[in-house]
Amino acid sequence: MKIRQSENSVIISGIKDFNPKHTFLCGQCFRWDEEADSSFTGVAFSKVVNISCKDDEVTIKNITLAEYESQWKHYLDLDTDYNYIKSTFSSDEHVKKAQDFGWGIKILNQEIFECLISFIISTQNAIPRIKKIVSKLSEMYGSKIEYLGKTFYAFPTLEQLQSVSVESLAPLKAGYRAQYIVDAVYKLSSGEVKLADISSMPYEAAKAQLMKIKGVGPKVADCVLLFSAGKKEAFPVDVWVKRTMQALYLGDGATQKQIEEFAANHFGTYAGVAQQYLFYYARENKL
DNA sequence: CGCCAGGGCTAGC
DNA sequence: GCTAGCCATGGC
Repeated sequence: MKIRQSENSVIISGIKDFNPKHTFLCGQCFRWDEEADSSFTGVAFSKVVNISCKDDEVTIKNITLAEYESQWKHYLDLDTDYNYIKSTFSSDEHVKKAQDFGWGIKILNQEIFECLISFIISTQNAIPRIKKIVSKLSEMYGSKIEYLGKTFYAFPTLEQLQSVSVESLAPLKAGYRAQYIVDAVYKLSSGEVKLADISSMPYEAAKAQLMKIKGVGPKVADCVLLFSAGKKEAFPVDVWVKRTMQALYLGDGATQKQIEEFAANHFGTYAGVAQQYLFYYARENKL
């Protein structure tokens, strides 16, 4: 990989296995939108950024080289060898087919507070509506950012959500999830749950910590661990993955717990990456 | 009207 | 430990 700065952009060449469309539309994040030119604009680290890709060259607009090194390289998981990860699934025909379809997916390392609240909102919900609610929450409580004449909002910090109540969240129309957001803010503010420790904790202990928050069960916890804490062994089982795993491997009766155990044994250390290929393939093809 | 969406909580075994 | 019924909201 070669990295250079050009005005307010960072350009990385020699990148293999990165496809912005598959990465940003595969369901792991809710704040990236595709532009007319097929680039993606999103907000993270309190900045509006535009990412485009041509052949093996990725352009990230509106960041400095220092910000790339300290934040975006890790955010985009560019320091991980996906060829090696894929090689660990090479004996599995189903994953092979799904990864050929969703090639270039990177498992993002998102900001954990945003990821937690977003996936609390995601429960029993549809992706377009999750995006709407997360966007509205940012507009109501997050900091305003101007970029190229347009207004964006950063995802609110814990401090900015300090005053939320079920009543104040009513405009979100998040339904029964509003009380879970309030509980998360309360437990994080009191220190009962500490997000700063999650990524350095062992998988099981980290999962138990997150599940102390109301509205965070095994699936939401796994999403947070996989998409913002670098736990690639996490294997979130939602309705799509459950159907897929039942159809391909385990049969109709398989429970969530059985699927999680099978995934850990069958896919191993990088089960979460296989999960994302399978989820994206199933959802895009309406299986 | 129905069913479904990146599930989780609670009550009752 | 497990399952059944319930939960807001909106799209189809």
